[in-house]
Amino acid sequence: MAKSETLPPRRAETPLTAERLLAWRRFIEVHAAVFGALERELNERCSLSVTWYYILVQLAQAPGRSLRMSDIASVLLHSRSAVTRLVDRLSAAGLVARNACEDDRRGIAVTITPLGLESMRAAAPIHLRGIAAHWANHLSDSELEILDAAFVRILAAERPPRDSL
Amino acid sequence: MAKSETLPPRRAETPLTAERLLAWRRFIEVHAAVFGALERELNERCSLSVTWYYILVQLAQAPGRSLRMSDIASVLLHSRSAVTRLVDRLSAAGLVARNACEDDRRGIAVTITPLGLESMRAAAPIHLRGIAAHWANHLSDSELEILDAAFVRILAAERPPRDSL
DNA sequence: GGGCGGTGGTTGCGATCGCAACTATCATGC
DNA sequence: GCATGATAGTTGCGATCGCAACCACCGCCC
Repeated sequence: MAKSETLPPRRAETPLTAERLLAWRRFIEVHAAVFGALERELNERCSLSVTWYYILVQLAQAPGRSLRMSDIASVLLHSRSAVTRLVDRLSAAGLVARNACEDDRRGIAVTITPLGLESMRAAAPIHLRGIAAHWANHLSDSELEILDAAFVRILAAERPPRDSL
Repeated sequence: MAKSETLPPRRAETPLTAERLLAWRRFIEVHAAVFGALERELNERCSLSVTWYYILVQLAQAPGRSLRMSDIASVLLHSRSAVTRLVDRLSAAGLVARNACEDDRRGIAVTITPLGLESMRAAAPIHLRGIAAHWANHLSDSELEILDAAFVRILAAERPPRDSL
């Protein structure tokens, strides 16, 4: 931070070059563009947001087709309060149901309903195709490998504990 | 673009493998983790959101330190209504000011104030260092080159017209 | 030179988020 | 058993977004 007074500012621990900054900027733009496109597709064709879809997928894959609120929060990378409202809306739409937790009376077991399963299955091909069309199809196998390896490294540095799925 | 009508949809252009899907998932996670970290840093140390900071940067670089509302919207990748509220809050905080546009009475020229400039300058090193620490420093030059090239390609496909900065 | 489609900005509305405070329950230790 | 600290969820609050409807103004055309 405070540069030692005699040394030229040349080599601060941050040699963030213009190219590197620009690459970050582009990363943001790609995220916005691709995620936005996926969101719009799913909205228009399935009346589902990506977040809703993703919760449904997680529930469908979970043992007993059911997860605790906190589990959802950690998988979704959202706060617990966000999950509370999200599940409020999802259950109002009939896609999930809240059930008491047998072994922990504090807990809520969120279960996907048949309607939820149906919606998820209808949305899946659209969403997967969207990911391919807007993203994966633009990347070669080797690019994807490099990219994914880099992402794993960044995630490991950023989030020491978590690494699931 | 319009597919020739006689071809069967049989082998939709999408062999989205599990690895590719996982890479997309990781892309999302990296974005959330890194962007979240940058957001928290800037919030805590400068009382500025990344969006606010980014608007200030754009204004400071603009000729006359001023931009039209729509210009901000297109640079920010946000809707016009979002920009309206954003500028409401920014000007309530004294960081920008709305001025009439000389040559177009519909327009609003948003100008950065001295306080805005000061805030931006205080935030810049923190934000840039954050980008380096949480992101760029994890990537080698060659990785960044590959990654950026791929991003450019995706953006070009996704947004035919826009490509500035 | 008046009409008309297009652009610039705002506003109402509903969806979404995180933080902090709160309630209920669990788990542990004495 | 009961106090005490941790954990699970919810709720109040303020910030944020996009869409659609709206108003004002511009540019153009006849």
